[in-house]
Amino acid sequence: MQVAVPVPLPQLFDYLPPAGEAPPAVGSRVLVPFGRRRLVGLVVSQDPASLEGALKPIEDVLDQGLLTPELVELARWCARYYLFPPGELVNLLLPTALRRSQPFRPAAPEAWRLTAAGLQADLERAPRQAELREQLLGAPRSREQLLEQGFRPELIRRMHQSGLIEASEQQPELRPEPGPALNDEQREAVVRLLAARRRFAAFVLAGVTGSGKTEVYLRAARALMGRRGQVLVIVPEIGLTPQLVRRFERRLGQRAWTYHSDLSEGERLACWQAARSGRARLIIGTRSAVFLPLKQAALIVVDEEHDSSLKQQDGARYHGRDVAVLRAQREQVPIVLGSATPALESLNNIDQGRYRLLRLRRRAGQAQEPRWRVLDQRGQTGPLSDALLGLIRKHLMAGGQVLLYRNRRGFAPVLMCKACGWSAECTRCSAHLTWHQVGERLQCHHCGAVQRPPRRCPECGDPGLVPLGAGTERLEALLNEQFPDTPVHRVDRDRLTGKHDFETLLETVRDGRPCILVGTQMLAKGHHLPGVTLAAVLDVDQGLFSADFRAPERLGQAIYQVAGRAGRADREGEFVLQTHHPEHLLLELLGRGDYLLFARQLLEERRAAALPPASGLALLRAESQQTEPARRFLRRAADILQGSGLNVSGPVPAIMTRRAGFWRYQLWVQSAERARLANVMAGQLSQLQALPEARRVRWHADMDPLDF
DNA sequence: AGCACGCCGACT
DNA sequence: GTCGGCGTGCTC
Repeated sequence: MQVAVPVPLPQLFDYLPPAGEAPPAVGSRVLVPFGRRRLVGLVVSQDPASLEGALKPIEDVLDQGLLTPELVELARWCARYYLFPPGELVNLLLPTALRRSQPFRPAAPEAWRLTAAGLQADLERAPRQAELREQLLGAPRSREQLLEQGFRPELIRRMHQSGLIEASEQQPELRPEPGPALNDEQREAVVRLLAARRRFAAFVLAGVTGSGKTEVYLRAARALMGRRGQVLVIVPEIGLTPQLVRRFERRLGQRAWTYHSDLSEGERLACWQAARSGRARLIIGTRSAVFLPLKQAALIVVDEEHDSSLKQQDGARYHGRDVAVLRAQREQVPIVLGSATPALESLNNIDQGRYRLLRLRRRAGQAQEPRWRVLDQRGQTGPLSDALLGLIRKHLMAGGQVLLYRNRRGFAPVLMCKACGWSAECTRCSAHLTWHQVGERLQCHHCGAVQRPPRRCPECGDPGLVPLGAGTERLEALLNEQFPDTPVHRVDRDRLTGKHDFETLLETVRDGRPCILVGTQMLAKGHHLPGVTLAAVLDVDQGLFSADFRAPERLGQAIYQVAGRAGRADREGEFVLQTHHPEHLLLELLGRGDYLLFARQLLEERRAAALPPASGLALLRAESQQTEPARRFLRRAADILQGSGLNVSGPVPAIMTRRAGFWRYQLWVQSAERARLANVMAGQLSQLQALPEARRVRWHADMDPLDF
């Protein structure tokens, strides 16, 4: 029988059933001998061994039939399509706690209630126990609630042992709160979602910021979850805010279980078990949650479906959104992909008739669309044009808040010698070092290297080293100079280290007093900032002229995200783009205020150029400390892949050619048909693995790559 | 990835 | 004379 073993090899391994026992079912967790080691693996098929020779028997069946064959099948499909080693199945399907060889620990009871003995017991000399009893008098309490109130697990255990309390099946029911009335568009969306009850259908919910997408999820979830059904919500890493979680919890009257990498091993296991048993009715997690076992799925939601953090960038390189769609298909439940700026992939799927489009064009409540304006930066000296400074002043005077988006940390992206043109570069990456005035250091944003700035130019000895361009740090300084009486808050990962800092800052900003926010991505994504009346994107131009064919799409998404921050309150907002190319066609399109219109244009261009999503693309990446090993490997790989009928180009250098001391090259492998591409590639992977050149490089394949 | 085997350099 | 460097090979 075939077992997935957690090693990075492109194959499964054959074993005999344990001595004298029947073969364990697919989805069983087993302990197998592997070389000199013993590893936890997953039974993936009961097929008789295809391999001749001496097979070893499975040493121990840790959990018989732990996972359903359907879930194992889905993960196998992913391994084949996304070209990752089948051994990764173990990591995808089992929480870390179950990757060790201990037996499966049944979940701790979720809720507790008082026993008759507990009710009568004399607890005068046990004040904490008495307090706990007090809590349980009316109704059962969840373990979590008790822990939150400061009762220690030990205390609970002791009271359980002495028979004062017992596990309660019944979860403490929260009363679902009613929501606001829906507008026509929202109601229409909900009706169409509900029509897909208990069968598969994929919807793209394209709703401008503030149009109430979440409200649509909530209504659909509430109606579809019924008595036993489970709702799975997938969010990008940053999307997992406590506000969102609490909102789902309140409105659905169900505890929201979260699943993400910040959880401890034990918490992840608890959520995994609750999902498997069906106790968890509402699960909100990052992409890894698409592989949670579910007793009875009812609905899957992917929020911010365009977000690139839904694609895993190492190990098993799968796309959380796309796997979620497959999962929905196999579970026979509807799925909603929500975004203000849907991915071109999703729009293409609408055109192909695979997904259905639900649109929310209007902002809910009184909020209005912001006015758009393109500011010509030509002939301006500083990073903030006079016109923009004027606008900022106007909005502050009117009592508004201002948000400036600049996706660059630090003071200046380049430190340059005035005399000879030398600039500070990273010794290990093909990138400039960023000048950080705070801490007076030069830093590489790609490998993290930090150094002191030289006093004089290392090339010509001139002392005139000048910072070029402006990052958030410099903007903050400039704004403080221009607006000395207004607080300026910088929002980037240098300033806000813990995410607690950020929450505190957001609280301060929400009091509504005039202020200026300058920041990176952190600032753009989905935070509710009702006081902002002016939002601006300062660095449009680099998105217009990039080597990455996805750059315009990303730019458009960033712009709409930022525009969405302006004018959420009942006053009219303004949105500004600063550019040296005001006449650029893309900006003109963006300025019409309809993202889908812009996206359609990009999609046409992709089709004309036979780029994804109009064609299938896989990358074969390789890196090595000298250029030759990587290139040599890729040349050999190109021969093999070409030989099997694929359209191959390269090796070409990656956009960031050198990173952390490694030279990076890649092969573009394309085919009009994604399925064929995946099939042929999967079939050739072990050939590539066997190449002697493969051993001298770090390499991997990436299906549907997002970065180049 | 791990883990072993194997064959060459500076050390108790 | 050994400890250990990482090249090479293998894992059902």
